[in-house]
Amino acid sequence: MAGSTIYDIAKKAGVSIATVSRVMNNSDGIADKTREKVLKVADDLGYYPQAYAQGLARKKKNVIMVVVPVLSNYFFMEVLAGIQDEISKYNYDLNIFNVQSNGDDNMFSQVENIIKRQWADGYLFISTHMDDEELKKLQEYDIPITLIDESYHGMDSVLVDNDEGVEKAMYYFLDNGIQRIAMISGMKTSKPGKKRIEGYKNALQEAGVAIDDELIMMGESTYRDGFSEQNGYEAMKKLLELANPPEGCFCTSDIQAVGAMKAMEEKGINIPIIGYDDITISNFIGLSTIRQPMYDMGMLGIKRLMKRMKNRDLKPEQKVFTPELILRSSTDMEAAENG
Amino acid sequence: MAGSTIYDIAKKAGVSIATVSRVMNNSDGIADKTREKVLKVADDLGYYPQAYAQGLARKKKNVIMVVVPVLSNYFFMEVLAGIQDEISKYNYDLNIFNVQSNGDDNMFSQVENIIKRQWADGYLFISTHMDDEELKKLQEYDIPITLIDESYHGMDSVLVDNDEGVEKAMYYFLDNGIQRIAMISGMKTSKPGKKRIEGYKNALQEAGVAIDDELIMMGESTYRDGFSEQNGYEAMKKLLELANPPEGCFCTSDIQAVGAMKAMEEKGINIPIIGYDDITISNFIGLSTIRQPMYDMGMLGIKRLMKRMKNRDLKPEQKVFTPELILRSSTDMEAAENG
DNA sequence: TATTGAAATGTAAGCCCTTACATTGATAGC
DNA sequence: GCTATCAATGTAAGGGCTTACATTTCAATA
Repeated sequence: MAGSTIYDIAKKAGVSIATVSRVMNNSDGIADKTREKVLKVADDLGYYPQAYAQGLARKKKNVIMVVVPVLSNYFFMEVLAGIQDEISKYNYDLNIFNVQSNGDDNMFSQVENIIKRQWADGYLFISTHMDDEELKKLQEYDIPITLIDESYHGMDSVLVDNDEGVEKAMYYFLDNGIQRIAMISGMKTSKPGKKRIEGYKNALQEAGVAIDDELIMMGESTYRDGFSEQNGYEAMKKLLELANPPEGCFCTSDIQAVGAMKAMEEKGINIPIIGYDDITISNFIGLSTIRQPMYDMGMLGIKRLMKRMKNRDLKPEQKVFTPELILRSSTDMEAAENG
Repeated sequence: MAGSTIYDIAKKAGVSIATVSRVMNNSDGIADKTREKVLKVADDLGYYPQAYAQGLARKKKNVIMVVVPVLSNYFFMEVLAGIQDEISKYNYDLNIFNVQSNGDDNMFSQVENIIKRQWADGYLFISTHMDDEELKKLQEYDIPITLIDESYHGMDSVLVDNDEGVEKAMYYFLDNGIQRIAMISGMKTSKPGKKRIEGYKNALQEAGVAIDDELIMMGESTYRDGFSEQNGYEAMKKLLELANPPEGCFCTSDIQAVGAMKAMEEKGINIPIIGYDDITISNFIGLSTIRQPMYDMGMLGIKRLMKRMKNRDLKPEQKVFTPELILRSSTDMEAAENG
């Protein structure tokens, strides 16, 4: 049933393979009768051109590949929703490729191999956090790439100003007279982890508040670089056991904040908390957060990539979104005081 | 830089293309010196075999394709985590293909095309909810397929006994003297939506409790077939405005339950609620739920598929997981009474 | 009726690999 | 020194498609 080729169709329809190919590709210059005859036979035999043969013959695959280190995470999921909705407007297939990030070096070589193997016509790299040297190498391949959640001059990038996000959270606390602010961070070895810790320290320094390293906390759980509910839960537990506990808490992800909130509830202590991302659920559990326009990032990523595929000579553009502080009940100060 | 072929390598290394191919494929019968020389040249020229050419020449792609209608949903995400972890043990690439489910018929033809185009060596269909006739057609293609979250005799399937899940939730309420049980459902047009409503009615009937249709509720929001926080929120709001509101509530997904819980909180009313799925977050917000072993389902799906790809003659197996009732604070009866 | 040109179709090379089979060259056994 | 053997390498035929170019067909024109 499956497995018939262009030759089978040609034979059965009494035409040449070129004609079959033309019919399948909707080229013109084919008599209506011929077209119908071929389509009929193709349908009967369940024929549809093989992707690999087609990709080889044209030098085009009609495929966009999204490359991500961690598939199952909320940030990615929401970005993906944007990608998905946008790409459906074009005649491209979407493939998602998951690079395993065990050992960073290893990951870059995976990325390089994907490119060398020429899986797709264009690539979207999401949160791969490659360093500049690596990105430069990628750039030299001279293929359509758009970066999401990271940036490199000379490549199209779509991202959020992370520092500003951290700052906004921190200043909210500071402006409300809270100076002893904890930070629940992902693994310090992860690139975004480091960046946000930097931002945290900078904000405090600017405000002239002393930095207390014991307030920069993370849980034991290293699953997904610490960006998990469990990690946030553990971190908050430790924070609340401190001799001098914090008066406010900033989390590097909403998902950690969810865990942290549970820890607070268990202890019956309630300090204002701000997350990061604004995943859909946050609105429903009253979590204040720094909103990243994840859906839009995905959407724009595809748009940019498509543009570049059309015109390879475009000047690379960096789209930097401004993160937004969204206040909900988790930073409700009176509630906190009563807590 | 990229774009060099086996011919370039052969020429530069002073060997035939067959030798290059053998080196790249690690075949034996190649002199060490030759191997090294070729590898050196390949590395210099940044060569790596093109996936499409390779796929065409062998008749094997070394690719597993996961086919899903909705990428960005929690259930899928967790299943995916299991898939991802398991597949990393094999030397296969993972591709995810997103079929748009606008108009059911359309979706099946997309699925058929994927298969005809021979993208992969094996396929995992997740929650595609095809009907038996369609599945039968797929079966006739005689290629390795494993179904996740649906079943068809004659195909490997991994799923959860849905009816039992619904029953467990219902009997928990009934056993605790709660008879007026609402159900927050996804869109009634969706296949799993229908099934769960049936289960709900059956359970009530068995227990001899009259069915009140106004207790089967869904929100206005049709995004993702109603499996969203917003939908649950709207549904619960309507339920609480009923002249005779429910004393307990069963949701067809945790994500809807999250929304429903918010609605309750806003109204200051607190009735016991049970969700469905047990997504990670549920544990942290105290949501009682029916656990589906999503991660395991993904893992097992890959395992089965791999087995079948090795041996095409295996008898198809159906793995039916038993769902489990997980009790957390959302069904805490005293709290509810006091609420 | 012969000629022309456009429309429809066919032929064959090429896309980049893999692999069966053929060839080469060296070593071992006599 | 000569043949049998085997390891190492090469040759060439695909795999299933696209597409430039060549050919055929046939209606329109002179």
